[in-house]
Formats: sequence, structure tokens, C-alpha cells
Amino acid sequence: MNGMSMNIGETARSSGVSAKMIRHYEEIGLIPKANRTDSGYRQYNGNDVHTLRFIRQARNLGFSIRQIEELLGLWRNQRRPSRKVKALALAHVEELDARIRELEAMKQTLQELAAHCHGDERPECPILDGLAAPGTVADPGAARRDVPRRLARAPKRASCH
Amino acid sequence: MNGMSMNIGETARSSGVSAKMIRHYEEIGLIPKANRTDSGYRQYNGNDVHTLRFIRQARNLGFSIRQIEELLGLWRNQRRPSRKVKALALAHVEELDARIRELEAMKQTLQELAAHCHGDERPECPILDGLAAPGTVADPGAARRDVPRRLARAPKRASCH
DNA sequence: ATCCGGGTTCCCATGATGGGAAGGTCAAGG
DNA sequence: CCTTGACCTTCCCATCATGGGAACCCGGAT
Repeated sequence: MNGMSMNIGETARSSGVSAKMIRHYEEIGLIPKANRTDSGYRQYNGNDVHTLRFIRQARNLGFSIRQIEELLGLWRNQRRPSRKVKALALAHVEELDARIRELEAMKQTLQELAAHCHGDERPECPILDGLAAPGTVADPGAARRDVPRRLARAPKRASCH
Repeated sequence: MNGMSMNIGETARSSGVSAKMIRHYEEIGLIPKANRTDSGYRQYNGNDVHTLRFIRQARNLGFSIRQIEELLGLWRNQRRPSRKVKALALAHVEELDARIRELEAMKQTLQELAAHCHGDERPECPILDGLAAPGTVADPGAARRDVPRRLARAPKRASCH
């Protein structure tokens, strides 16, 4: 079953990428259009599974589809300078770091507010007061944008074969 | 201009919430439907601005709209137990923490891969190798979901008056 | 021939947000 | 009085990666 040609379902199972996403990746041009059987079924081989695993791992590291396009290009190019790959990776580390800092700031503020709240049956609450007061919460302002979202829903593991 | 009744533009400016989002919040029922002038213009007062500031600050702390609905309910209820507010806040801290841990894990993995990459003109690259190898990247798996996304685009500061 | 587990396409939803078009309103100035 | 420009209105579309589901077609085993 793994030797040569398989349908999208098995490909999904052995790559860990859902069939839905495989079709999607094809549609947006991240992977080339699959060959079809006479009846229109997409056919894949071990090579395709390899590529899809690469994509999945990159997604798990938080790379966006755009970034993965670049990574795939470098991966396939035997003459790439590893410099470029490293630059891409470190740039992404920066993005992750920016997001982490932002979340840390939120957590920090929220914990400070919560620390002053009795948390009992009385209605007085510094947390609500803080939210209502202007200027309590720092404005995440700039220095953000561009970090790929993801991580919203679990990829719903395809139980990787 | 601030004394009584203002249009959506000024309300946006003084609350820091864009006119677009004010309409959106009304549509999804987060805030009540605004009164209209004869010609259909929405009218707001200082109270509404206060509420919108509350919402904006909660968003800046990463609360989702759903969570803000609850916070608003507690804020308006003079007989709330502060216990409930604190519980909400601490639950959100948990979510933030889960996200932070996830991002830290990605960063960690990526840094390890990058540390072994020469980053020169040669094509050998442990980063690409790691992405291609099965099982290099931990699967964020479960323990995620539900944390509100946001932070993707900067709220495009309404230069808060 | 029938059935079931595939496959296919197509449309819709998520969450919070912005962009932009087409058209109505209002106040100030000629 | 009419124009101008800033403002308002609604409506539709896009983002990003992903899943859900309908309606329909295929292929192999009974």
C-alpha cells in the first residue's frame, strides 16, 4: 500500500495532514497538482508524503504558509546556502518571541489586577475597576502583526499511521 | 461635544474602539442597539464611551468577545461576588500561559535546530533535515483550542482623543 | 445488483478586524 | 439657495488555516 500509489485518505493518514488540507494546499499552490486516476482520484507516492510531513512539521513550529513556501523552495534546491534557511528560522524565532512577550505582558497585568482582588462574596473588584479605568491596560500598539496565527484549533491528529 | 450626545466617529475617537467595531459589537449584541436620530445616525453618550473603553481594555488583555460578555455582565451587576470575576481572570491567565508554553516550545525547538546549522554558503542544513525527519517537532497536540486569537493586526489606534 | 467506505466538488463557518463602494446627511461658506 | 466636504448608513469582501457537511461519483467485496 505504501510502495507506489495511494489515494488521498492513506496519504493523509501517513503524513498527518488531513485530506481537506492536502486539497487546500494543492489549491493554493503550496504543493503541485496531484495526478489523477481516470475517475478523478488524486494519486500520491512516498515522495508526496515526505513533503506533506515537512509541511506539517513546519506548521507545528508556527510557520505560516508563506514561510513554508520559502522553506520548501530551499529544501528542494540542492544548491541553497544554509545561511538563508537559518535566517528564515531565526526571523521566525523573533516573531515567536514578540508574541510571547505580548502574552507575558497581558498575563502580568492580569495577575497584578487579580492579586488585589479579594475573590470573595463581596462585589468590590479591582479587576473590573482596572478594566473600567482608562490607561490601566497597556496598549499592545505596534511591534506585532505578521506572526502567523494558527494554534487556534488542534489539527485533529490524523494518528500518523 | 462630550456633554451629551455624539455620533459614532467621536465615540470611536474617545473610546479607542473603531467605528467599524462599534457597529460590529452592536450587531453581535455585545452592546445594546444605539438610539438613532431621525436620519438614522447612531447616538452615544459618556456612558457608552465608558463601556467601550472597558471592552477595549479587556480586548487588550486578550479576552475573547464571549469572555467580555461575561465581564460586562459582572461589571453591571452591583451584587456580583468578586470571586466570579477573579475566577474568570485567573482562568484567562491559564489560557495565556498555555499559549505561552506552546510558543516557547516552538521557539525552543527552532533554536535547537538553528544552533546546529552553520548558516554559511554550504547547502547542508540541519534545520531542513529536522523538518523533513519524522518526529523532530513535537506535536502541539491537545491542551490548546479555546484561547482567543486576536493580536493579529494592530487595532490601528484611534489615538484615544 | 447492492452496499459501504472511499473519493470529488462546492459552499459555509470560525474570530476580530479592516477595506471599500454606493448613497444619504449635515453644517459651513459662496 | 446650492455646493462642498466631512460624516454617517448599509452591504459585501478579505484575512488565515481549518473543519463541517451536502450532493454526488467510484470501486471492490458480497
